[in-house]
Amino acid sequence: MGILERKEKQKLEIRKMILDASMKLFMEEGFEKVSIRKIADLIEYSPTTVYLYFKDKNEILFNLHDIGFQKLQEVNRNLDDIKNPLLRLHKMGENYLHFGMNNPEYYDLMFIQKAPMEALLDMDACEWKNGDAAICRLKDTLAECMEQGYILKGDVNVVAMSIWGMVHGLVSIAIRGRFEKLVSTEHILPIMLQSLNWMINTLDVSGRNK
Amino acid sequence: MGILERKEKQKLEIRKMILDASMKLFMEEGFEKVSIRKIADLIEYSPTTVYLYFKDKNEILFNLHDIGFQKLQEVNRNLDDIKNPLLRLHKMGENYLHFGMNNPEYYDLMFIQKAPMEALLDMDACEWKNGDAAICRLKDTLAECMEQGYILKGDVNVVAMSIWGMVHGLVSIAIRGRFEKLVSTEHILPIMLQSLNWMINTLDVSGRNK
DNA sequence: TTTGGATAATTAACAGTGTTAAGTAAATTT
DNA sequence: AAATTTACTTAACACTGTTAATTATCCAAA
Repeated sequence: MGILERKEKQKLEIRKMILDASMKLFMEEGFEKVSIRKIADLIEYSPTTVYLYFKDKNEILFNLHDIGFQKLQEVNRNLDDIKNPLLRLHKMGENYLHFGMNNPEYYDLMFIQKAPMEALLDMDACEWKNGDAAICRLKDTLAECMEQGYILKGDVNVVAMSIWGMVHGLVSIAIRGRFEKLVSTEHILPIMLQSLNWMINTLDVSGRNK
Repeated sequence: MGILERKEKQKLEIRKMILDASMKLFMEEGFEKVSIRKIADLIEYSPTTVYLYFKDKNEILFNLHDIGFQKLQEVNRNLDDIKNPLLRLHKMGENYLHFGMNNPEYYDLMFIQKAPMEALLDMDACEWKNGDAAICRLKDTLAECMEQGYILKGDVNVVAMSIWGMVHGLVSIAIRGRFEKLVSTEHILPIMLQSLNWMINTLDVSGRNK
């Protein structure tokens, strides 16, 4: 059935067109300016056509949120050749902070906006694959740190939440404009990196009792 | 001029009516459902009347954000009789986590939504009084901790950002639905409290080298 | 007391939003 | 060639924040 095949390809093509248009709007005008009508304008279809390919706007935003996670993973490729787990943890944190500050729109969608999570609820899949995978990578590194005596042994889940909490907290304070009122703009990223630095040093027990 | 006085009182009264109606909607239907038209319906005025008392919606949300900070300060009154600064720091963190989880709508407005900060930009006042005051209270306690040897001496600003970052991170992860997909609902608050606990223990150097 | 001016509140409208029901055009199957 | 399915569009609903123009109300001076 070559015809059905071609038809499905066409369907996927339009789906891609919609996502590309969404991403274009998203990058150029920011998350808030992405609307079904503007997407439709860009792909030169009527607004209702979009609904033939996506359940609702949340589903589109969920797909953009996916792309964000891909970008973050790309950034994290520089971790592969870091053998020392504590150093890797530090670099992982730095990557996270830089990613958030350099891609505030994506970060917003990945970790702040409710829309993508609501899409997840509507889909049958009751797991957040992307988030879960990211946390797992953090936990693995933490477990290594504990094994090798860099960090006091303890509940990996708890420590992971503390660290993710901290870096996420810093980024979301910054991109939601709470930082500008307390620190001058050029000092924001430096103080975030210093905070991470302090955290890693406080964690590190490898130099104690020597 | 008793008439002018009465007029101004009336103005303030309607202002209060608008804020009360906003708060009612805010509490009962959530932040997203607060609209100028619904506020107008509640106070039985036309929607445009609202604009005679507030510049725009952001300004209304800014006032609600203010109320949130008052509530947080009320919660924090149980800190007054805690002499030990590290214990006070711990309790302060617990208060913060509980406040966020118990008042997600207020928390959202205080620390996540952009609207109140945009209102602040439009107002001449270029400082975030509420946020600044809250951070100062944290910094003071941290300084005390350092003086009394509970925490290693260092840049108070950096440590404050780390800790605020962590608790804010945890709360915002939770109320923006990123936690539910990773941990079962009943374990969310406990793991947050454990994370804080771990943080405080990691900070505490008072038991070392004795 | 009547008139003029300031003040307060309203109506109507603009320009948008997500979403759905109903109708039309095109392609495919019978 | 006719019937049916698929793809897409038009029109509409029910909202949103916000502004310009208009009407109603109140108060002070003539």
